[in-house]
Order: sequence, then structure tokens, then C-alpha cells
Amino acid sequence: MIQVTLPDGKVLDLPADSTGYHVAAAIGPGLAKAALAAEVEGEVVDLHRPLPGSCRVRLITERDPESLELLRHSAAHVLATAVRRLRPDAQIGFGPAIDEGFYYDFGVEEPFTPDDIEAFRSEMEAVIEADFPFERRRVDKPEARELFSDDPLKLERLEEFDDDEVITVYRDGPFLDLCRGPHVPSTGHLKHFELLSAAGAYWRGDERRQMLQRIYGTAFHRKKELAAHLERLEEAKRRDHRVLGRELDLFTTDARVGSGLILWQPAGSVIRNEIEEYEKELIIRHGYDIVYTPHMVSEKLFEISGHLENFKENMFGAVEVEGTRYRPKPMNCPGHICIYQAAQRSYRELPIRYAEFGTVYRYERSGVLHGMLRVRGFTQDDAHVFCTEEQVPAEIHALLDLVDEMLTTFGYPYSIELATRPEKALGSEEVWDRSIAVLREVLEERELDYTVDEGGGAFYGPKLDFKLIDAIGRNWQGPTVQLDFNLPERFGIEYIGDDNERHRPVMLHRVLVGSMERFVGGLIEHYAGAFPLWLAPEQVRILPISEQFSEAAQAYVEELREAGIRAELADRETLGYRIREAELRKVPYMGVMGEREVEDGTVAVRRRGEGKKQDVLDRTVFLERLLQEIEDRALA
RNA sequence: GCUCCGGUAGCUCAGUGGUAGAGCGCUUCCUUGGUAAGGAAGAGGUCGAGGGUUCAAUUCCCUCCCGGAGCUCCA
Repeated sequence: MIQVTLPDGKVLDLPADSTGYHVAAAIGPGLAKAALAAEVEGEVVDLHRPLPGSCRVRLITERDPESLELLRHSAAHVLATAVRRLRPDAQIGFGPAIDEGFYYDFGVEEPFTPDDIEAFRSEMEAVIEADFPFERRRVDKPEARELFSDDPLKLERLEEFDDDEVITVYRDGPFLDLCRGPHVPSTGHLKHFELLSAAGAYWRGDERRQMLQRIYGTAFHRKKELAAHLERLEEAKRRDHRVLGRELDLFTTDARVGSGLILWQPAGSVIRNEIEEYEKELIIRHGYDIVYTPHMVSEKLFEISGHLENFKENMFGAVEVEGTRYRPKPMNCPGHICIYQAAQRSYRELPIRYAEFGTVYRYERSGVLHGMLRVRGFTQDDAHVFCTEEQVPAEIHALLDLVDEMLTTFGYPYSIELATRPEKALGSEEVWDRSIAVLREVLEERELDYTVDEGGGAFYGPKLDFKLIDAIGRNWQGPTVQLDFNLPERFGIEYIGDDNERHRPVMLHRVLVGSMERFVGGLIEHYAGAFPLWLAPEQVRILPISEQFSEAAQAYVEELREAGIRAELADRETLGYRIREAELRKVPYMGVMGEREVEDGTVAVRRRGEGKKQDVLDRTVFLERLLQEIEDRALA
């Protein structure tokens, strides 16, 4: 007999060869049916795996978050089972669960067609219907070699195991896979799944290796959850900034200009300009100095900064003028350092904070370019803080204030990640530890939640990464704050301390929006194109009921413009048509003016997305409300 | 960069080895309309670019450019 301790502290006495299933059965028939796996001494294992002896056991059902990963991993096996049935020659690669689903990689002569995918989907249904149990078996290396003698990819993986390592295989019906597990008990547990896409993927992510065909899918315990997930994907598609960008005339690209280069149309430029004006006001209030540096500089600068050494493959090529080679800058920091070095600095001046909307150019491989989100030319809201080591905590505090104010304004919740010393790092361990400790202390002082990305810092310093969460729950790269132990050394920057000696200042890099292009692209998706009033390219559209009121409407448009409101008149076609147009254009407010309004000095105000609900307001009152909403940068 | 898919009117897309269509948009006219499409007429295309095969290429083949799904990488 063994003693099994349950999470609530209860202890069960069970026969020595019991499994998680027996534990569940001993608790009750409902649980025996619902259990998908067991957590034994903290490790998730198959439900039918014998317990190692007396132990702590927690049963995992579909209520537990871990179970989704199990389900999806098993779904990947079901997919492979189906593929192998229809295409016995397909080599099998890896098939893990991922964040939102699963994939499986196959080596085939010809890429899969949509018809193939559909066939696999149907075949998966059959595999599920058959309800094959997932059977785990330990094997040694020679036996494994035998089992996978027809699967070169599995054999390659197999050779990476140490001789004494535990190797397990899983079988479900006809399909056998080299796999660590665990799995759900049988294929029948997979009820709600969908295959989503197929694309090429290099074996082991190495572009020099064979290209496999990867099929992506997802799976859920409940039909409703699957439907909700698919709906979320649809919603993401509807919000696609490339589609909205064209519909709303925000930005465009042109083959004659080049890939990865964004042309900001007037409407998009309004948004960008509003953001820049807001940020300028914000950072000037926070003690920053605005600077400008050239787009192209002598290559020598990048020799000093080390970019030519470490970043060359991301830099545009040089142009030679009168014997000097110039390059478009990939980063703004070297220029800012030169401004710092334009004069001898005293500790009395520090901290010095230089900010620039600096446009940088980076070579990106054509395949990674994506709308405004991944481009070759972009403008960073870049800033560099030069300060003494003692001033660092105060600077970090100030930055956290700045970040919070900024992200709150745009309506983004966010999370914080602290990235620490990587393997290959510059500067002494002691300096690193001290800097990380400073960052940590500031975060803790503020009682902010954060996660640690162990070893995720740049080689030249630790950083804080802020992750934005958008309106449909997706994560975006947000602000970053980065300590730099490298550039101050390379440039030999100094200040004179109160001891009249030369000292090396600490340098912080920081961006808030990061790249204007990426940020605005993200905002388009976050707001689904319906920008809050302060950012809306067109804020108010005035609609006279008929042309006989056009003059009065035009006069009101002028009045609004006079007050700084971006207002337009729409007086052609029918009223219904114009309302529809304004809604599709996502103009925040429509103001209807007919006989009554013209006589009364009012306007019938209709808010975007609120249908017929409207207020008849005194025109001056409406204007004041608009101004207030803009001043507040209200989100609604 | 690589694999696959795509590029036809401003936009979304149909179509064909015998030089082309729809809807929306645009222009003009009629309509002067009270809250998500009033009516009519018209203009608009070197079918991504170049080369090849063919009596004939938008259609088939090759190269290139641009875009998409991914791999890898990143702000």
C-alpha cells in the first residue's frame, strides 16, 4: 500500500501499483471521468502512469490551465496520426503545443494544399472517433533507433539524447512518436479543434536546413471557447492596420519608394503629429532637452560606437563623398553622445536628458517586413539620460512615472519585465549586480509587479521592458529602459565631479512609443481605427439636412476650426448616405443641422457608433465639450 | 534571405490562348433629402515589369519587382 496526499491534505491508502486514475476513482466517479492527467510531486504525468510510491497527487481536469497544453500537444499527435495515415511518406518533425494552439512539422516532397489540410482535418475526426489511448513506453536508444528507422528527423533528434537519459515514445493507434509527454488519456478527449494555416518552416529553425511544412491548429475543451478564439482571430483580422490604414487613408507604401518605407498620408500624419506634440509637452515637463541629429553620418562614428562591429548586418550601406564614407544611422545614441561631448560637463549639469524623434534606417530581410509594424525606416522617440550612479534610482522613478502617464493616456494596461545579465556581457559582474539591484529596488519600492527575464539583457546592460496589452488582449512591445555600460566607455564620456576629478557618467537609453510607425500601427489595431477625439484625423463632421442650410453649417465649421477643431462639412447626397459615410470613416462626432437647429442656434450631435441616440446642443456648448474632451485626451 | 500563395479599374474581386467584367468609389445631371447606401448617365485598365513560346499572351514558360502566410530576426 502507498499513501497518496491530496492537495487538501487528505491522505488515501491505495495499492502499490495505483495510477492517477485510481486516485481519481477513489475520490469519486465524476472525477475519474473528468481527470486528464495527474500532477505527481509537482510534475504533470499521464493519468495512467503508475505512481512512484507514496506521494502528493493533484488531479488535472479541464478546469486546470495546464490541461489546455496537454490537450493541444495531444492534438498535434492526432494531426500527425491523420497526416501519416493519408501521407505515409511524410517525415515527422516536431509537434509541440504553443501559446494559442499547436503545430506539427512534416517533411514532404510537395507542400500541402488547402485540400490536403481539409482532408487531414476530416481524418483527425476519424482518429478522434477511434478514441485511441495514448500509450507511453520507455525505450532505450537502440530500440528507439529501430522504431524510428524510417524517420530521419526523429533519428537526428534521438542522437542528441545522452545514453543514460530517459527516452519515451507515445503511441496512439497507428502512430508512434518520440515524445516526452504527457498526454491526455486518449484521442477521444480532443473534441474541439481547428486547423488554421500551413506554411514552410525550417527544420529546427535553421535556414540552412531542410524546409518542412508546418500546420498550425488550435484546440479547446469547450466548443464555446474554440468559437470565441476563432472569433478573436476574426476580430484581429478586422483590426488589421494595413486594411484600416488604407480604408482610412492613414498611410501607404509605394513600390517606387521601396519596401519597408512608410508614406504617412495626411490623416495618419495628424495622428502621429498629435502623439509627438503630446509627448514633447510631456518630456519637456519631465526635464528633457529636445535635440536634432543628422540622418547620415560619417562611418567613423559607428566605428567608435561599435555599431559597425556589432550591428553591421542591420545597417544600410555606405555612400562615399569626398573620400568619407557616410551611413544612414541605425540608432540615435552616438549623435546624442557627441552633443554631450560638445562641452565639458560638470556634475552640476547632471542629469542631462536628450530627446529626439530620431529617424533611423535598418536593413531588415524582406521576409520580415510587415505593414507599419516592421519596416526599414522608422522614427524612434529616443532619449538618452546621462547621470551619476547615485542619480540612477531617481531617474528610473521618473521614467516609470513617464511610462505610466503615457500608457494610461492611450488606454494600454501593461506588464513589466526585468532583463538581467546575459552569458556574453560587457562590464564587471559587480556593476551588473548593482545595476540590477537598483532596478529591482525601484520596482519593489513602487510595489510594481514584474517578471524577470533571466539573461535577457543586452550585452551592454540590463533593461526594463514594458509590454502593452491591447484591446483584444494581445501583447505589444512597449517602452524600454536600458542601462548602458558600453558606450560611455567607448566614447570616453566624462563629467567633472565635486571632487574636481573626471568621472564617467551612467547612460540610460529609453524609448516610450519605440517606433512611431509600429506604435501608430498598433494603435490603429488597438482602437480598431476609431481613434479617441484628440487623435482623430477628422473630429467633427457637420451635416446640413439640405443644401439650403449649407451656408449656416459652413459657418459653424469655420467657427469650430477657428477654435482648433478638425471639422469638415458634408453636404452632398442624402443625409442617410452621409451619416453612413461618417460612421464608416469613424469620425467621432456628427453634427446635424436642419431648420430647427439653424433657427435655435443648436446642433443635433450624434456620437460615432451610438446610432440614433443624439443630443441637441447649443453650438457653443458643443464646442466647449469638444475642447474639454480633447484637453482631457479622453479615451471614450 | 528561404518555402509556398498571390498581383486584372482608386478599392474589393470575377474572368479568358483571339487585347476585359462586376460592386463600391470618382465625374456630370436629376433629386433638396431629419439620422447607416435616392435615381440616371459617363469617365476610368500598356491585366505588376521585362523577356520567351505562339499566327496570336492578361492567360503558358523564365527572370525580376511588389504583397501575403510562415521560418529566422526585431523598434
